[in-house]
Amino acid sequence: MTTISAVAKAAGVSVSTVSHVLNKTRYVSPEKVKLVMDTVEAIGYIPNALARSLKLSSTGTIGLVISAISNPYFSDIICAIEAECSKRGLIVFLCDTQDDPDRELELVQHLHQRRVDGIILAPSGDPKRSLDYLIEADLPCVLVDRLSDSRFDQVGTDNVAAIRMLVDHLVTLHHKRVGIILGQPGFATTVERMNAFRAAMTENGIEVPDDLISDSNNNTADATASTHRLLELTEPPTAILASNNLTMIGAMRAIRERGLRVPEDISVLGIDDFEWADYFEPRLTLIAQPCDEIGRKAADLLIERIGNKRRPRETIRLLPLLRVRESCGEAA
Amino acid sequence: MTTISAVAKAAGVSVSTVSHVLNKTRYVSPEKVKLVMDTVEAIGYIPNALARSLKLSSTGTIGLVISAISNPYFSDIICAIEAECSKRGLIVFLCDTQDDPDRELELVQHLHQRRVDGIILAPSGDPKRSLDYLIEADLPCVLVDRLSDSRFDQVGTDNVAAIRMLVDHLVTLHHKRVGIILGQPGFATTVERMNAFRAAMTENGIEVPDDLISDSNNNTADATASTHRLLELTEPPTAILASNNLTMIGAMRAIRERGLRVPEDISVLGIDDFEWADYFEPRLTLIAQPCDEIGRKAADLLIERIGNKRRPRETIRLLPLLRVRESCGEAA
DNA sequence: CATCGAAACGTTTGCGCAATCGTTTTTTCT
DNA sequence: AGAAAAAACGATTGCGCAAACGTTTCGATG
Repeated sequence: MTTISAVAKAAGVSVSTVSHVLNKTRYVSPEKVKLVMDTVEAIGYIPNALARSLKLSSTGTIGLVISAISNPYFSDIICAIEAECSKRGLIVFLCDTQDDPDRELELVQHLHQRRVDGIILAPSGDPKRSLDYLIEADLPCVLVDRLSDSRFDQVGTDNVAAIRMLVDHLVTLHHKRVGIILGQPGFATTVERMNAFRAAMTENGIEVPDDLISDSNNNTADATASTHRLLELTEPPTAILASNNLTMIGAMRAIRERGLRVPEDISVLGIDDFEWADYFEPRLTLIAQPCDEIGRKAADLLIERIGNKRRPRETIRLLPLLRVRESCGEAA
Repeated sequence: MTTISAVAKAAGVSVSTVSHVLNKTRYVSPEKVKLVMDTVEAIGYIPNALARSLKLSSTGTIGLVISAISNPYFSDIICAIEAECSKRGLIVFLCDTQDDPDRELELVQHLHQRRVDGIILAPSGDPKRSLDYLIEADLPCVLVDRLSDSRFDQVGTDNVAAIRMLVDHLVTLHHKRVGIILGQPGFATTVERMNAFRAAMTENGIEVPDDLISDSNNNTADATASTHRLLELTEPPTAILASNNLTMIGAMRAIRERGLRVPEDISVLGIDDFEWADYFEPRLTLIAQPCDEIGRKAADLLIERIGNKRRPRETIRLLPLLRVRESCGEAA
């Protein structure tokens, strides 16, 4: 592997001249600049970013720690973050915690060893140890999606607004018995959406019996079971609200298994838009989370914090969009 | 930031003892081991992986250069690669070329500067410069999805088999006029699938007129237009084969815009399975690519190659799965 | 034509670590 | 008891780089 001193020797100049030419950190005469550049080209020199980072104690890297990268919602966020970071000359370490708090802590520590400039974290269900570590290490960090700790910058969807949009839509269509299929246990989003649901229904003068609120669901299979349970009630709901994309898949499965038609027999709506939702039946009425903006804002905030560790914390709640399609009809 | 010599000083031992304790690279007496470990804990020492990598000239990182991470197909592959690498103690730099060859080259060079141990690349439409660079730099690399260069290890779907499965299915259902909506121009997969389609049809004694083969399509909008064109033919196809997930969305859009029913008015099938395909209408008959296995194999191969740069190249074609659902019916 | 200052470049250090080379202490064997 | 071998650890170097510090050269000025 060629080094800066190999270039210096070949060009007959000092290492500092080469360094300064490459980094444009001080004036060097045009002839020497050309000489150095030609030599770099000739011997195929590629700077060693490790040595550079060691010296500068800054790596130009950030860690992206996601609780489940297979989830399309996170894919969109990852995509936006990568794009934004790339634009700023940063490069991203991608890690998947699989929602395991132990793994999460390990990954955070690992990234710290690698001296990332900062971390964007979608916290697991029990992120306390990781978060404490990040604070302790004074490592710049912004939380996305599941906002649970005011010691950090945070970016996510305004879940209260999202649920309210859905409930308003339901109310407009005269639904009074609405079942909600909740997401994973422990997640801030799950709790937020449940509470927002209760609150929004109450605001509209509708009582929510406990049996219309499912248990939390770890996966689509759980969500299917939960949906079946709601549909078996003596007085079943006229509409089902799936609180994320996984639960929606699960709910649709249950509905299909029972041979129910949407929206004729039951209305369905939920959170997390799908790209194909316009072209397949039932055409789902969904909340589209602003993934792009979440990703961009998260990267922005992180870069700000890296630049100034003592700036005040920010929590940003972005407004989602309700895409009304056809899966939620008038209540019977 | 604490260093190894700070630990040494605090513990009253030499830096080499600390290093050897941490890396278990030579015998150290149990008392000193405990002393060192306690001190590490006490002062909160975190090894600097940059310095370590600089010394060892190996980083434990790989670059994952994908042409479009927003594509769910690639999401699945990314997920599998991350999982496999994580299992092996490697960490992944994720980059998106956005199918831009210039960007692709830049990213490859950037990763080289960062001294990644190797790269997994989903090549853009015109990857020559990047590939030449990788060869020149002697950087371990495996290609995924678009296999186009025998100088590298490669892993992808057996597209010939995939198309043959679809064509066999079509033939069984007596389709003779089948239109194909092709993917992006320049991609190896696009060419492979087109040729395989021609070959498989011919094998079945079916002639394929040129007007049933769409132009290549850069995005869903293009695919929609192409589908409209096929459907406007004086003798339109009885079935549409969408050669990937993007073109499928585009094709379904066109079909919906014309008010056609699937499969009653037209049959549809294609490549790239969707998680929700079982629960929405029309239930698409699709080829499921073995994304998991592709990701795992790619990581495997890369690790092998990193271990031994002179081992023979391998090209692995993995068999996909046909999921027969209901979108492809009997020909009229 | 000395002097001074700026222009242009070179020498060297230290970032944090692994590991080579070396030293000291203890044990073993005759 | 003395020598040799083994056990346990320490001093130092070099990985490749940025930049602080130092040196040389040369033109301008009084």
